[in-house]
Amino acid sequence: MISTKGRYALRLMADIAAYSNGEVVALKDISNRQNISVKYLEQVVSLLTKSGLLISVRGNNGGYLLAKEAKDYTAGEILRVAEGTLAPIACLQCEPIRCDRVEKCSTITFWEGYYKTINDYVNNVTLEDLANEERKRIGNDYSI
Amino acid sequence: MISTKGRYALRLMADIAAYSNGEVVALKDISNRQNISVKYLEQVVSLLTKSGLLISVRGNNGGYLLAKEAKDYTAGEILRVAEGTLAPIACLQCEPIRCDRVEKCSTITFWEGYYKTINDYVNNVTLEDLANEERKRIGNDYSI
DNA sequence: AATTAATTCTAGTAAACAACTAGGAATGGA
DNA sequence: TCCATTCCTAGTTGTTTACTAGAATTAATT
Repeated sequence: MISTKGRYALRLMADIAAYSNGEVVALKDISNRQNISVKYLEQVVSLLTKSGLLISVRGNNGGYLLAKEAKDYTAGEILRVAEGTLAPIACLQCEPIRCDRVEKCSTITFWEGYYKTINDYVNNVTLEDLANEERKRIGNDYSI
Repeated sequence: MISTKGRYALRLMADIAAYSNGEVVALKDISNRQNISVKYLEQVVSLLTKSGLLISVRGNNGGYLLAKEAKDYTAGEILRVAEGTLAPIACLQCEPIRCDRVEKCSTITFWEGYYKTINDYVNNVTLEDLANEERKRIGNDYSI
């Protein structure tokens, strides 16, 4: 299963994309809207700033900004940053756990197809899509 | 990531499908071919027998048999038995972790699509496909 | 200059899970 | 009766998850 890091990262990004109008968004506000503690959001957001997906502004009235337009992010790039990898097995990671016998493994082809299927899906959903869903639900409670 | 339970279950089933000719296959032989300990295979195989995917024969010369033809299994049904679920988030399981706010969650649609994508893939690979891959590699070492 | 509200950084922690191993009981053919 | 096999219950070690806690840094506002 996808961990809370990945799920929260997606909601955090969608929240900023939906509610920032070029202005910074503070974790406190995201926390209120998304029902996730500020302390835990700090951890998630730090992955996103370190990888350049978000820009942070420190000090009073600080917060976070998208580093590019919402339509230019994919769900895949956000999830990969938060989760580390979406590969179903260690052999297929970017930094693969080396396996002497890859070329002889009867299931590797299956797993490659599985990985490709997931990537095709997540790389074709944009942050704008998620932000639109988020805007639809303004005033509602939040979850997952 | 998919755990060893799911990965080994797939290899175990593919091994039986490839090497049984209507005869039982013992864990000892699967262990030798797949480089997985008999003790751990016992645990994996017990999930598969309990759910009816395999038939076990006890006693001397015992072992395991497919319960139906290889072409009638999908990778999906094997993985679901071994892994419990392939759902990316708890809300989408068969026995969902209830979430008061599902109808208000901005990412639920995304995750439903993700889940469907995976299911479409794994439900369209048969055990026969995997067994054919396994047969191709007879005499090689095994992995994953 | 002091206050205050924000981010940043480093730890710590309790519970669950992963990936096994171990021992022994039950089964049934030779 | 022997023995190879499955079956069942536990135990173990290490990792990961999902957090919380506390203190430091930053910078706008008063």
